[in-house]
Amino acid sequence: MFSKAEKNHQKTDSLPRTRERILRVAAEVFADLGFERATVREICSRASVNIAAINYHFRDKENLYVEILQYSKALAFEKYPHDLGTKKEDPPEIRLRAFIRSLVLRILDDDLSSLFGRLVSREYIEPTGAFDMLVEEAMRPTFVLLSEIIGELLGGRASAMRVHMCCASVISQCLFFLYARHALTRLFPEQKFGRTEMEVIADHITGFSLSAIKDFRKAMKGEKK
Amino acid sequence: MFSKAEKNHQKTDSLPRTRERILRVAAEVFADLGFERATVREICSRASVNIAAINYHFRDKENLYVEILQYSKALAFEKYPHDLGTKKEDPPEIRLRAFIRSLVLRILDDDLSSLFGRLVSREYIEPTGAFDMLVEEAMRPTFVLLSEIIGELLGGRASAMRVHMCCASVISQCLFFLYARHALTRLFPEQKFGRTEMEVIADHITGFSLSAIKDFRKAMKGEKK
DNA sequence: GACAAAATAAAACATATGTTTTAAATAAAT
DNA sequence: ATTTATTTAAAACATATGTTTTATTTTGTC
Repeated sequence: MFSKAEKNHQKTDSLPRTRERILRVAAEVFADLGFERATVREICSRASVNIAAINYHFRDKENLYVEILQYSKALAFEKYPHDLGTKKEDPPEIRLRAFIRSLVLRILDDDLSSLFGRLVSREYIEPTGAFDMLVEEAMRPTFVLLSEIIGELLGGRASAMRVHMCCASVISQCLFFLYARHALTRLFPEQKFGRTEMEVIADHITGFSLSAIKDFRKAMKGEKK
Repeated sequence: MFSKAEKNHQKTDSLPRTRERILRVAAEVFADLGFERATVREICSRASVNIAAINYHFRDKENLYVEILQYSKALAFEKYPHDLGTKKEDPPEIRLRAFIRSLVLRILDDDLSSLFGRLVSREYIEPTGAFDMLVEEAMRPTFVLLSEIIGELLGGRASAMRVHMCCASVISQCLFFLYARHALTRLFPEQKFGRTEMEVIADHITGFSLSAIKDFRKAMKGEKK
């Protein structure tokens, strides 16, 4: 974990190196508390490391945060790539389903890769200096890919605006469970978000969206012919 | 503005009272920067008021924040009530459209009532002590009302889960433009969010959702008969 | 106009936080 | 084994921030 490990001289004994302990702990703390409320003292304390260690190994708090954000992004997309088990030649319905499943799992998955979702959800509302990187390296490619799929589903004569709005509808339904997770756990305390629920959610979003998109296509045919 | 004004003795000259100046300025600062990053010094400075004024008039920073949040909630729902110009007897399609329009406008409207949207968007991600109040007084009633409308649209035999998920789909599409507004302005810098665009958005969400919901209803009929 | 209450101002307080400095310990290299 | 570079530790620094205290001014009332 955390690629720069090889730069550090490896100790022979069992304890992981200071730099790595900081990364592991800081990722959790940033995800839990956000950049502002996460303090270097809290991180160092939890990692059993001296206060000065963050500045020594990562220059400053912000640099540590950026490194964690980039790492978690790579990890999340590695585990859940956009095309999750589909080929370019597959029909757009199949690719849409894969896109939605991938996005939902990438965001809600409960192991390490959920770091990305929790960190990004804060960036959406309170962007830091790393936000532009996220926009260009994560959000724009996602949007472009979805536009292609939905463009195919709508057929050639659909306006760019229609494609655009349908993309927003699909993505919004997926991100909702990230954005509104605190509200949802308070509104429906009994509701769980395990693996089964994620699949149900992905199925619903796919069905809901395909119905709407195909209806738009039908309506266009009706008025043009 | 800011109802407690009558409690204070009104000055005869032109300058608004200190308490009111703080409320006006603090609302903007909290909406712009969030609770953490908004400092009492910044607020007092912008309001041309002494540092101690916030503690004198509002006890502490948090109490000031809660007062602003509640005020902005009342203002937003007063201007855009859920049933926005419809009656209980209207057909569910009409009531759904009104619900969506109302939610979109309440969130994106550009005057004072946009305060509510900007404040709430932060609460979603980083809940403060006022979050439970928001859940019970704003979110749950919203969800219940939408459930009734969608329950009618789906027909009596729809499962509670189906209704539930369709509610999530509708609400998520509306909140998206709040949640993702920073991302959207960076992805599509030319895109504006004026009054016309809001109406287009509301129309799209209504059409998209009605298509999907009616398709679900049709599918149920097909399998039950 | 005198007096009491309320509001404002200035300064100090107490604490939290990111960072730097300086010294000690540890590992690597010669 | 000695030396050098790297890492860790302890303390101090510098600053920002919410709050309180104390004094002064303003306002309302008799």
